[in-house]
Amino acid sequence: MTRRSTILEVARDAGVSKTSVSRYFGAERDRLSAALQSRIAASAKRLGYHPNQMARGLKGGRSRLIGMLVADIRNPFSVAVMHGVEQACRARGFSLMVCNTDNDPAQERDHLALLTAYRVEGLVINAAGQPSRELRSLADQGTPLVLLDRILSDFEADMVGLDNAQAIDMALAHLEERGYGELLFISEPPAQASSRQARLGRFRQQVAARGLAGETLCLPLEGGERQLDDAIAAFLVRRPRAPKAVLCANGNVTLAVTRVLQAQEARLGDVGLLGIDELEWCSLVAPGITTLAQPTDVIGRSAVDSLLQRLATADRRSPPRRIHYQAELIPRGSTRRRDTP
Amino acid sequence: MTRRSTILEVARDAGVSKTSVSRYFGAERDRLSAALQSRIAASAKRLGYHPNQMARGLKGGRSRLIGMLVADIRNPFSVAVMHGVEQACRARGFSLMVCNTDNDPAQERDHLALLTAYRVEGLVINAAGQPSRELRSLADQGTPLVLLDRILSDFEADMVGLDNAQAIDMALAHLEERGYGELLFISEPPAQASSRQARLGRFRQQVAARGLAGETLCLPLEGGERQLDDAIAAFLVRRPRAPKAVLCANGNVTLAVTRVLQAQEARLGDVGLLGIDELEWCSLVAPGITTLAQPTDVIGRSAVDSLLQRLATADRRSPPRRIHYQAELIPRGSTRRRDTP
DNA sequence: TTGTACGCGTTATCAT
DNA sequence: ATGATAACGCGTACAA
Repeated sequence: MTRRSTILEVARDAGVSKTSVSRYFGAERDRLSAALQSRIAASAKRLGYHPNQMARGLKGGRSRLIGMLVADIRNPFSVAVMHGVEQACRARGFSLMVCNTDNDPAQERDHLALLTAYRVEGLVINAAGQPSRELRSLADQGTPLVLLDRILSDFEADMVGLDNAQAIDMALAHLEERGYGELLFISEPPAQASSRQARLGRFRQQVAARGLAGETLCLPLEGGERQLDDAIAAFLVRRPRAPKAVLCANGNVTLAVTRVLQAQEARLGDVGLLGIDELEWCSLVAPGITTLAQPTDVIGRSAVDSLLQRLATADRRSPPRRIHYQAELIPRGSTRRRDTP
Repeated sequence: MTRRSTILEVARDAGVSKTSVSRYFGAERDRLSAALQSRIAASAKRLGYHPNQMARGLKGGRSRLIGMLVADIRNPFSVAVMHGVEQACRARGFSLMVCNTDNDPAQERDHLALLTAYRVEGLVINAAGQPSRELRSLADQGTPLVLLDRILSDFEADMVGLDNAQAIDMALAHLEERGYGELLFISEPPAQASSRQARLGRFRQQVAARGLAGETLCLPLEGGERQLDDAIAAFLVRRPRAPKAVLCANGNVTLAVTRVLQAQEARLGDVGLLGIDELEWCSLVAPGITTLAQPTDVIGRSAVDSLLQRLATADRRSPPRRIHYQAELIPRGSTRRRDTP
């Protein structure tokens, strides 16, 4: 059990000064003579030396840490974005501290305090509705922030996410083209997240604009199963004016709705189903569920880019940028009607 | 943009010494008079002071950081375990640094170096086959390690995972009871992970012991699609001696196999399907896919417990503990035959 | 090209 | 009960 060695020990072992060792592991390796370099390399290797990032951070004020706040780590969308975030961080020489809040404001505050304590240099945030005091404080201290998939009321920050209007338009165009005319849009409660509001609002507006019959249903997925079941049953039973379709505001909704439709033995396609968020199993549920895929990896990388750009240019306070990416439609059987061949 | 304040500023503002402020935020708050406490609290709050964890770590050698290495962050099983790990960390006052290696040994080494640099106090590892030099070095320096779901050859460390033998036995018993007698076990290449070897070996042994017809197929999921397709087709076409069933060694395999079975228009149940790892969509693919669920949350928490126990008792070097949890069978339609009512 | 000396923010030790 | 001071490991002026 070798104790962890310090820069001083390496210096002694190599017969050089701390400074030289520091330079060797820092950005000034070139300034060292070849002789010194190899001696230091040898000693460091033999002693298993690794610079202490804590000490580095202390000294330079640079933790090389990016923090990420995730509302629900078990949501595949979040994980996919996180994958992109992590890649981008690594590529740019940063490490990532991921915190899952389980949609709990208290956990969110705790985690923010922690990330503050570790002096993260930037923050990628996908979390609950209202900006906490901790968050404001972080922003106030000049820590670059990026909001994922949602904006916060009364809080200025960069954000990157989906072009919700385009996504809804694309969904409606597809459903219309496939002959569905009576639509039900189902979402989790929109109060929490701006993107939910955006999708909901656009749906209402465009359904009217296109002269379709459309209604909306907002309810919590946990605890609202019964209500969801009843609502869908009522929707399906009603005397049809046109073929019916359900539009799901995100992947969780798609999952819950698919469960209900199967329980009610509805035939996908005869009743249309289109979900926002592509999930690995959507192609498996016969005859395949049509989805709108988000470019998750790009979103994640873009978030980090945004962050690091603010960091590099020391540009806080310029007006927030909002980046919206286009969804991609993946047509499958759940939006192909069989009753009218 | 308020600059981040330090302990010294708080001390000055409150008219006390650094030491007292340090005590207030540390474990010795009681030793301070009520008067001092309230003055410090007020100043700290007004200045938005948070102790710098970097400095703390540097001074005390305690980073309060746990590292986690994940082979594939997009694997739901990994995420589920990670959820448990994170909960346990938080509950015990630690933060978690998660690193995804995408099954790439190079990334694994990089990440280990990073985690070393941040002086993580413990490491939860779910990663590729051979222990890298970095890993050995970490272990050698006394950092507690826990292996998740796999042991490493020629490398002693605690581990927590599934009781693979029990899982396979349970699967075979279920399939046998349901009348399947000709089995195909499909796994990703076992060289990478010990748990794959354990499942594979147990399958071979028990199939023989029970007098069943069993064969095995090992292949990489990416790039091996064609081969998988052919192998399953051959298995299905063969003249049956008994009802056939496929046993999938993990969730990824289940996904791939389900795709193939659907493409070949096999009726689930008529050809049995049982997968290790419960996934949210397994109940959705008609008539439901029978699975063996791992207690992911418990596994994650248990891993952290194991770590922290080593830490607390400063007990490195006592023989490695191995903790195995039982799988739970979730029977669904994919293992219910319809041809013999 | 290489080394000396100081400070980053904190906690631990020793006084008072 | 409180404070002064010395480390912790490192980077960086500055000096040589």
